[in-house]
This record gives sequence, C-alpha cells and structure tokens, in this order.
Amino acid sequence: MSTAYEQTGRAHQKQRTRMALVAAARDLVALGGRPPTVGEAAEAASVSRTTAYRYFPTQRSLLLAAHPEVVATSMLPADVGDDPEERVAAAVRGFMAMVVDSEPQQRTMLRLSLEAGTDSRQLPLRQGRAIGWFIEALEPLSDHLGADGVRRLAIAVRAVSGIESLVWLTDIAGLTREQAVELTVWSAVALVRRATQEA
Amino acid sequence: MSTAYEQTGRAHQKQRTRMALVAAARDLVALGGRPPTVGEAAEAASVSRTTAYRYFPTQRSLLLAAHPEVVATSMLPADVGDDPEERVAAAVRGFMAMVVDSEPQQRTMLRLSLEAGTDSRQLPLRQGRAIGWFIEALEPLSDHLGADGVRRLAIAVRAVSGIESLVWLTDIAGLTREQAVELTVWSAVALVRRATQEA
DNA sequence: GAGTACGTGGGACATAAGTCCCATAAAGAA
DNA sequence: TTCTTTATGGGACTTATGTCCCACGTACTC
Repeated sequence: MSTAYEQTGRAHQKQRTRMALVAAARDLVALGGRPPTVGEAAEAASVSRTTAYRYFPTQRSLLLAAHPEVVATSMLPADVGDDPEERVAAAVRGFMAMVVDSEPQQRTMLRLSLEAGTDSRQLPLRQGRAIGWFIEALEPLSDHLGADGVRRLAIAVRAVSGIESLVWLTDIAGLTREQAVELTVWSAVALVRRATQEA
Repeated sequence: MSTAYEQTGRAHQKQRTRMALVAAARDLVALGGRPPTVGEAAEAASVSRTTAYRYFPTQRSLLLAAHPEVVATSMLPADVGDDPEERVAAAVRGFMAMVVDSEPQQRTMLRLSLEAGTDSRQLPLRQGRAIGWFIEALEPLSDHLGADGVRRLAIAVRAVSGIESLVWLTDIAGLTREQAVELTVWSAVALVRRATQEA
C-alpha cells in the first residue's frame, strides 16, 4: 500500500516541496514554544494545507521530519585518555550539553514519541545515536566486558541521561540544569565503576 | 483570581459532581488506550460537557485528577534487612512493578506533563512519592551520608528508574519489560555502591 | 410561600487535525 | 500543437478542544 508519495514521478518537484515544508516546520519549531500547526507550516512554506497533508499525513510526522539531526560523530574531546570513567564522563557531559542546548525540540520529540499509543504504526522515532557515542567511550573496556557487556553498559548509561532524566530532575526534583547534568555524570560513572568491578 | 470552582456554596452537590467526573474519567482511562475526550467522560458521568468544563478547564486537568493515587506507604517487604543495596533493590523492584502494572496511565501522565509548554506552568503534576520510598530504603545510610546525601542519592535512584527509563529502555533500546526492570535495579545498586564507597 | 442565588444543560462559535472531492495548471508525450 | 498525466489548490466536512451566553430549575433565604 505504501509507496511514499514522493517516490513516484516528477521527483524533483516533489523533493523541493517536501524540503520547503520541512524547512518551514524546522524554523517554526526552533522559533518558539508551541509546535506549529500544519496550516502554519504550510503557509510558511508557501504551500497549501492540502498539499502539506499529502506529504505528511499527520502533524506528528511533519514535526518528526523537522527534527534537527545531530551531526556530531563523537562526543569525546581529542585529548581524552584511556580511562573509561573519564571517557564516559566526557561523553555524558557532551551529550547532556547537546540535550540542554536543544531542550525545547527534545521535549517535543519525547512528547511525540509518547503520543504514538500502543496500537498504531510507529514511525522510526528517536533512534538515538547516543548509544554509539557511549560505546565509543567504553571502547577501552571491550576486552574486559566483551561487546555485549559494553553495549549493555552503554544502554544503562543512556538510560540515566538524556532528555527524560533532564525533565524529571528539573521539573519534578527541582534541580537546576547544571545540577541535573552533574548528577547524571556522577550516576553514569557509578555504572561504569560497578561494571568494571564486576568483570 | 482562582478560588477553585468547587470551593464556594453548595459544596456537597459540587463535590458529588466532581467525584462523578473523576471516577468516570478514571474508569475510561483504565479501560483502554486512547485517553477519553471530555465529552465521553462527561457522558459517562451523566453530566453535560459544559459542566465538565466548569470543573476541569482542560482535558489535561481532568486526566490529571483521574490519575490513580498510589496508596502504598512503603515499597519494602517486611523481612528486609539493613543492607542498603538490598533495600534499594527491593524498593526499585517494587516501584518498577507498580510502574509496569499501570504503564498506560504512567505514559499518559508523562505525556501530559510534557504538554505544559514553556508559557504556563500550572497544576501540580506528577509529584512522586518515589523519593520518599527510596529515602526510606536508604535509611541505614543516613549516618554515613547525612540527610542531604540520602536525599540526593534517592533522587539519583529515582532518575534511573520510573516510567521515563522504562519507556526508553523498551521503546528505543528494545529491551523487554523484565530486562528493563533488571537493568534499572542493577543501575540503582551501582549508585548506592558508589555513594557508600565515597562516604 | 415568594424571591433570589446558583448549579446545570443546551447550543452556538472559534480553532485545529485530518479526510475527501473536484477544479486547475503545468509537465511530459504524441 | 494537442492530449494526458499529475502535482497542487480550494473548499466542504467531521471530530475534538475550549469559550461563551442564555434559559431552566432547584436549593436556600426572607
């Protein structure tokens, strides 16, 4: 049933229209608090609302497409050493800095990922590359823990950081952003320490 | 500006109406995936939609009021010992069991808490008593860490557990619910271990 | 018992998501 | 040029949120 609308005939024109919509939505999201309506994004892209719905069947899908991609391929500074705890601390700090920096968008994405409901089709949402960063930071431990152990630990590290932790630590626990980041780093290091001591 | 609508004159009648609305909303939430519309909740409560909006100015506020209260005052089994790690593991396990048990409601609450936007922060949302449970579990450490240290550690433990972690570990990392709970317990114990070793 | 305050119901209205149908104009082919 | 394909635009329609106004009837008061 689902050849994507853009993948058939007159591809260039459609790609331009799609890009215009995504760019407009991205600008509007970055601009302010409330996510833009489909109509607003369409108007900003000089496209009719009907056409916008042809490309993105839901507001959700449009906002997901408008989510800025993070380009960094590594979170580690160049001069980081071989100490796993130090490397993870740096990676978590970098990751959290990115999260804090784009907090409104991150919150929007988290909200969208929760609106999926349990039933419907779920769009490739929020697949983070954070795990990759943490696996890289944990590379010196791969002999000790093995690939599976490293991956498991990276998952655990990601679970204590990210926008979800930031939201809870600031909104509910009442921490400042700086305190939240520091607590996250402290927790991540604790995980690494336990993993190394057990191996 | 805001004396709650129910706090003036004819209080009993209003309380009954309010309770009927909350009960109806609660039942509908527990029933199935999609949160009920205000109209549905009003109809189920045999009340007009207009009246429903008089009591709860937004769907959000109605759903928040319908959030089932957790009655447990402790997450610790009666025969738990004095070992902090064991106590925290039990508390986290109990907490996560509760979260898994009411996962749809927890997800709805998390989503609602994110819809607040940056402009208007109202409604006391999602104040958890998890911290209290974890503080209780950490009580044997209060000499070592002090009250502030215990609270800080309890916050850290809460940050690695709860619905936010469950959502990420299952939806994104692809873990089963059981794996997610075990990883959470493992992480919580790691935090306790680091805290005790540092004190 | 009469008068008034107030909780409630009904309906209209605005905005937004999402769907559907039909008209239009431009691209590509004959 | 002429014909056909097709991306787009316009507008109607449905459902839901949230607001507003007015009428009705019951509860409380004098």
